[in-house]
Amino acid sequence: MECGQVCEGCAVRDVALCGSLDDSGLADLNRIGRRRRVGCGETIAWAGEESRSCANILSGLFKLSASTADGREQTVGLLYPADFVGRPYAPRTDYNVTALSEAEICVFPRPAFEETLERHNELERELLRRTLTTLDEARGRQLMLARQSAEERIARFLLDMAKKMGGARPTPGGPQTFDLPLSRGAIADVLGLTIETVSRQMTRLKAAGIIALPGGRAVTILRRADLQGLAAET
Amino acid sequence: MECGQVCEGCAVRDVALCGSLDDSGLADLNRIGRRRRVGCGETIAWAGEESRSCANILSGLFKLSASTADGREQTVGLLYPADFVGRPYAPRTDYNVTALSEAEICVFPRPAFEETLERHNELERELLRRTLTTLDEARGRQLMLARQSAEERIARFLLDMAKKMGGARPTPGGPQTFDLPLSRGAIADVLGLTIETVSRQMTRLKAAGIIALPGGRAVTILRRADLQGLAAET
DNA sequence: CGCCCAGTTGAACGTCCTCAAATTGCGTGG
DNA sequence: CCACGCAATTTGAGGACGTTCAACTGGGCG
Repeated sequence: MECGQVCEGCAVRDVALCGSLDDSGLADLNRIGRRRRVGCGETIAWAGEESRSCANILSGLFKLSASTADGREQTVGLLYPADFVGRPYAPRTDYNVTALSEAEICVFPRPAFEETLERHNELERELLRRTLTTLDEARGRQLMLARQSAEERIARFLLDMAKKMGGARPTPGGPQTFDLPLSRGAIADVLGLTIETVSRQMTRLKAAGIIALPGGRAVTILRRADLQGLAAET
Repeated sequence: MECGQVCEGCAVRDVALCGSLDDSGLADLNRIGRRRRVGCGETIAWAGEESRSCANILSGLFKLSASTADGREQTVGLLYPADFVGRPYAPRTDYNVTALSEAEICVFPRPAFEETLERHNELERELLRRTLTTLDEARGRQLMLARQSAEERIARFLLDMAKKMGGARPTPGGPQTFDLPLSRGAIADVLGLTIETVSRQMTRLKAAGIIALPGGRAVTILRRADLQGLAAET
């Protein structure tokens, strides 16, 4: 038993940040980490509060959101299993972290995590790599939010989700069906639109025969090429 | 002479990334870095191209921009003296880097810079810290681009610029005058608006007696409190 | 002196938002 | 099993904000 009870049977052991560590490093992390279940809708960190802990996501989906003083809200990032959450090296967080589904996370107290970061160079390097990638994503979303139409945003979002979710695909290249892990409201928050606009655009895509909406949160991509045409980006 | 000809008399020696290094580390960086003048409007990195080098900005202002296939453009970050530019650990850049003024930079070949990063842990840690801060900024801009009105964006932008630029301030707390280092077009690119909207909003602020526009790119903030009221954010 | 470019101003339009109502989906309890 | 109630979603009508297109202004420089 090389890595103790927390890492034991961890679903994201190799793909998460920890994947960069050798056994001794893993033992270090294992010492300070502990698993926690998070209920759907539960917020695990609040903007403006002290940055008390960091975590790896084991399962479930989270949103990272910011809001204006008068309550307008924007999701500035989605977090999937194996993603890292938290803000090392800063006393406070600027964003809320909220579960969009039932979830499980592996939590580390921030000071202890920072010490581990300092002790294990490979962990720090991996965090740097991930942060740079996340920064690229955040910048890509700036382009979307500033310059793309509602139709383009929805098309891109559906394609992104299709990739993330996998889902049923009877014949390769054929129609793909999957469940959106977000409500219409959550989608609107991500895309910088309103619920109504999201709904209308989905309806339009359905009317155009590009997608089908079999019910619930399910989506079927019928004509992927057309959807990609609408999403046309960089 | 502890750090050779490049770092010699470097204006940002202590505030840039390099500030984290001791003399031996600095000697390492000095070996691979070289200074370069950049003309106003010159683009030093192109989206989609190979990520060949990284750099520290010694003087001048740069924009980091992304664009859609059909030419809509968005500035996703502004880079000031002492800021780091480049994308270590990735084969290509996703963004253009363009000088908005005459500038000078200290360039490192990317592979050599990455090696230095690996050899000097403190450099890597400082880059991580900076990247995390930049990520926070990028997320803040997402909120702005998605949810703030043109008026709010302009107000916030003017306040941010006033802080960055310093500028003349006859009496403490009194009116502050400074030159915007960006054209109206560049401002529009940053704020996700059009030139016309930027111009109209500036005119409105002037008409309201909140700012004055003494000519050229100069701006005077007459009633800071009111401007802050309009900018109301997180 | 006149050109040229940045900036300003004006008018019309379109996209997306707001507010409101109708509809659907789903869990609960009768 | 069906009725009910709540929440999520869809649909509709109207309006606001920012864009688009176009004309005009002013300052710098040949």
